Amino acid sequence: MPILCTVDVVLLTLNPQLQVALLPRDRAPLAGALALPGGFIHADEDADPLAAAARMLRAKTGLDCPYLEQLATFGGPGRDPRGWSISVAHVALVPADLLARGAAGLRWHPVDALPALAFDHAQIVAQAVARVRSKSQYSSLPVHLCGERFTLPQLQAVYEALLGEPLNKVSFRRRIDEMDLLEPIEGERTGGAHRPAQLWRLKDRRRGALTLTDRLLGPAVLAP
Amino acid sequence: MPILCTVDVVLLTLNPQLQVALLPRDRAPLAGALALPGGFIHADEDADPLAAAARMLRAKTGLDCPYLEQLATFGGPGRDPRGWSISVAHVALVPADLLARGAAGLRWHPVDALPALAFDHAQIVAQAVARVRSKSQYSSLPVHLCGERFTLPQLQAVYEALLGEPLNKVSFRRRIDEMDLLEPIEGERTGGAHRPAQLWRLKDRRRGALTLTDRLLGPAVLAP
DNA sequence: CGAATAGTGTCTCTCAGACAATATCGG
DNA sequence: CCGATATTGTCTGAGAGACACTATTCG
Repeated sequence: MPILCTVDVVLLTLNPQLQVALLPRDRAPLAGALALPGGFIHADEDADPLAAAARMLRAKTGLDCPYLEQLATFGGPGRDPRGWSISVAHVALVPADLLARGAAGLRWHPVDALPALAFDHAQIVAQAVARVRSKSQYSSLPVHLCGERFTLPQLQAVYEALLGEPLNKVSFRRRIDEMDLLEPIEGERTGGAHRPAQLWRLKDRRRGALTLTDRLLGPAVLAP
Repeated sequence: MPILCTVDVVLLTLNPQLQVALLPRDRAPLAGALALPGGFIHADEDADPLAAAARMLRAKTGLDCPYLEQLATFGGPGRDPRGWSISVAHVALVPADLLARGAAGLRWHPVDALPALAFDHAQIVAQAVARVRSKSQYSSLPVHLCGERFTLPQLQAVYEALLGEPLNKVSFRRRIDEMDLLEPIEGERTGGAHRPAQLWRLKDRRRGALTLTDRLLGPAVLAP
């Protein structure tokens, strides 16, 4: 009996709390149970586990992975009733404003109040959330939960939602500035009955990889 | 054709530089080539990937995993000539003074001057080293490269070897003290033609998990 | 006592966070 | 002008790192 090889994706958004995308399973085993988007690796079309996860994300959610990284691999004899199985779990982040399109059938649930999940998916979600919160302390990861353009107060609110505590405005701006991460969008500003905020976007050079700070933004959190 | 499921272990020690344990392959494919200790997951005896890695470590090196954690999973159609394969890679740390026993057939190589390796193992080693160096900045991970008992100057030298730069003695001791990680071994001290150093050991409570600092020990390094 | 290494006290300079002043919008 | 939010300047206290002093061993 060969080992079953799957990938799963913990797709997260912030709206306004951290939420995870779940899908009711449409077949046995555990038909109807809520589960992460995922499925078997296809040896004939996937170049690696990340590509398999991107394919899964596209197929099940219609989204073209904005941010996608490998999380960890879960395996064992009991997690799937069909036999010894492996799941290469991934984390994906999507800005809330992209959710309008393509979200057919997805059910979003706050990560702090999850229903029962199929297999060991609750554990996978927990580890994904811990990873995201941990990386939020020292990297630019949260920008991938903002849209293409955003203001600094918006970005700070995203960091605060992930870290679970208010941040000092001056320090936060110093950090972001030190990262040399953003560039202002000239002329564009947000409206409202008050002073509008400057809009920013990621510098081209920063699109691919995360940028790290050399000082933490918040208190230490358990790293996965 | 099912996907091949394997685990590999990047076993590292410090002696006095960071070195990785390699084994010449004893069978096809790539018989004779240097490779990481690893092998197929056995669905009938392994409880999960970590247990498979521990079994592999015991079988191929005789060591009972002192520190072992999952690193990442590598997979694709080309990395093993036998077909689409998955390797759940792990990192293990062992104090240099445990190497006397059980190291039959292991070849130790400095990680900064590796020979050609089989499969994609060079990439796996590189990622493992990056992970270890990154975690050395903000956690107690390096204590697992020391023996059961050690002095603070020894521990500082281990951190410095991993981080690649000298650390401030006063700050280093402040950090270690804040972590509430160690307890002195009363009465025992190291000898020499000079003042002997206090011996320390991990507090029981700290055996299992890593302890984190809330400030970094060195400058930021790329996190895996 | 001198050499060598271990351990500690202290000073300074940097920087994180608090506070507050200024800027810019709509009404 | 007023209310509201954005942005920036300044001050202060905590702490990291530099430096140097004390401690302890052997010869």
